[in-house]
Amino acid sequence: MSSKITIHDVARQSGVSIKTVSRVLNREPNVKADTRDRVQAAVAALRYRPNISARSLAGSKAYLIGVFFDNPSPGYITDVQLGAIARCREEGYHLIVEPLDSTADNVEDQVAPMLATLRMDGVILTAPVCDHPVVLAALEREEVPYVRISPGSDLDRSARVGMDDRLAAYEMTKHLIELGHRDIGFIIGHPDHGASHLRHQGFMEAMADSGLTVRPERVEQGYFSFRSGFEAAERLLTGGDRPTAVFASNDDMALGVMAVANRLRLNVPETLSVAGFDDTPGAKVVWPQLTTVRQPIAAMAGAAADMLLNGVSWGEGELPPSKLLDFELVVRESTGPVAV
Amino acid sequence: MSSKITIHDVARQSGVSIKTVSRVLNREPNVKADTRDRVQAAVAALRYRPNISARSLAGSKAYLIGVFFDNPSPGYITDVQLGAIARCREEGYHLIVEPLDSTADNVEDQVAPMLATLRMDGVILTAPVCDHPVVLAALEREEVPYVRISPGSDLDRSARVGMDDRLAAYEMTKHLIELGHRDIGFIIGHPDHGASHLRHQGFMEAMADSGLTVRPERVEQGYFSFRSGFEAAERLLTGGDRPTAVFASNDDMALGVMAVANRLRLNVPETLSVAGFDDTPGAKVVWPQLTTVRQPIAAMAGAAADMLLNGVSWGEGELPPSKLLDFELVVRESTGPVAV
DNA sequence: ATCGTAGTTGACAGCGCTGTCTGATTACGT
DNA sequence: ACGTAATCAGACAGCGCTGTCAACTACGAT
Repeated sequence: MSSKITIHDVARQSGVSIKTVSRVLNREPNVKADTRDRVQAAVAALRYRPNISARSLAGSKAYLIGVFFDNPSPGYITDVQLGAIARCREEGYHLIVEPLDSTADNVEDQVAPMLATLRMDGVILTAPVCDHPVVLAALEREEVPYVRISPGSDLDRSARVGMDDRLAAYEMTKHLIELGHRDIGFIIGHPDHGASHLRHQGFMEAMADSGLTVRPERVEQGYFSFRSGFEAAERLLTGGDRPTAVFASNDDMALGVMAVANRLRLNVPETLSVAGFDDTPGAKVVWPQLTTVRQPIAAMAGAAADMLLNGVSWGEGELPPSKLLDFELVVRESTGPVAV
Repeated sequence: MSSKITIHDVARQSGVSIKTVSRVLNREPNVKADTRDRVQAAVAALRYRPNISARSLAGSKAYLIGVFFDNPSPGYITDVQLGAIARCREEGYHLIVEPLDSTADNVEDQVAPMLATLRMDGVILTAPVCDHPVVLAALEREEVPYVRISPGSDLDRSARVGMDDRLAAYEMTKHLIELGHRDIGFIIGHPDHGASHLRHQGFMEAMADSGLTVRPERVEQGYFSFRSGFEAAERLLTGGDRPTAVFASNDDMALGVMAVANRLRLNVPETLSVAGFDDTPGAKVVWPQLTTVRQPIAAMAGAAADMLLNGVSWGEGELPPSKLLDFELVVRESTGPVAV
């Protein structure tokens, strides 16, 4: 029944017009402190909550932020949602989640109707949809602001948040080198994720900077999945000639490497060091626990939401805003000194 | 710009009134086939999409389904979202996700404003919020229909979907008994989750039905987290006297058990069998892979969405609808015959 | 031809807000 | 005292739809 309370009730109760109530609600200027207090008291007394549909129909805001993703790592997408919600709720915004099938050929049909009906105030995109040209084009056509998290291509096309994937991979590689490793295997991430390339690049540069050469057969293509990591590790680790460490581009694949090591009775980290990337919950769930890179996922999503809520925009000829957050090397038990 | 197209444009283009367009859109009866076709052609030609705010302001539907959760296992909540979305999208509905902090003392303030502003058509609740009295009361007061997934208490208070947790635990226990285990440890799940009790119960009944007694020190309290499973397993497995198998009430805890076994150099499954529950992605990510129970999480969420979309309701004195879906015992490598 | 009935369509009034514009009040300089 | 500008408040018109109700059509039964 409290559902029936409208702005008119509040106006009557506080003896002002509905417009003034609206002003107070929206923190508009030019309301006397005294009037504002009366209205706020009435709002509290009646437990009035503005109807979001009416607001967005009449005004220019929908109070809705979208999160688009595809085939996510569950831990990743949950963190994104939590991080975004935290900011949105303060401002009375809500989160619409929309999984997309970005490999389907009807991506346009998945996105366009949704944008037109919902008229969201902004959208947060995660990989791989943040690099999907059709999605970006649809967003732009419908003039819906969006922020990409860790995009891989076309970096200056929109606002974005992320971290320095290249540097993080560089530092992880350096960590392994400092432990004495000279022969390190690397598993590349999914080719559709922009970060994959950057992490690979960081690895290669760290090796080169240390005067180490990377044999081509030490680099395997993976797809960010446990299975792909497992299979890559099988290729990397069977046969007498194997690296002393493997750096996988994400934790799921690193877990696959650990499984193969277990199966081959290679002790981690004594015989083989394993490093991952992301610090997913799974990283702490293996024994030994995984050395990895912590991505501030929730913080990145929060920053993205922030940009959207504050009306991200940039001038003609200017670069769109971008924000890089700090990562953290998390050294646990899966990496150790190379056996002598 | 396609954003500007309204129902009036469609009406003009097809030479009918906006009301008739509305009828076609909502599949209302009593529209001549010929007229319907003309309207549909115009809709397609103009790429018209009804504005959801206007619809919900004018009508009784909001085209919004909520998902409330707290402190979720990421895999679980992602599955719920995916399962619910799949059904919602067919009907033009969207998903609002709202994480709740059910341990805070302002639960009412988290829920009530949201319900009043959004006026969702229905809400899907997962554990533990599905058993939170304040949340349920708020939903009922605001007259928002809701369906609970695997509630633990007050079963006939609302529509619900779930699976037979008791039976699943019963069968898993029987599986262990058939492998020759007589001395089985059990780790109870989080006390706030209704399923915890049922799984515990199924375990106890299976043991009793097989004429086996359960020593009190073989049953440990856990909280569904890896850490709690780890700690419970330490108590269960250190000291000379230990069970030959451990059945944990969920996979995360089972993973904790595996980690302890690894650390204690107990071979799984030769020396110790480990069973989990849920079949989370993590179950396949350990070596050996976990024997567990597959919950049809996405299907349960889909069924819940279905009920909401079809207007779940029940008569006075009738029991609310409930739907139990089938589980599946997934026997992998972490359970084996007891050592002789 | 008349009536009844079901089928089909449209006019119109809101839903609960915000944006715009106009009017009333106050503050302050001369 | 008055004028002018700033400040504050309200009237009112929609936003784009759906619900209600009235009207009109077609057609078989009387």
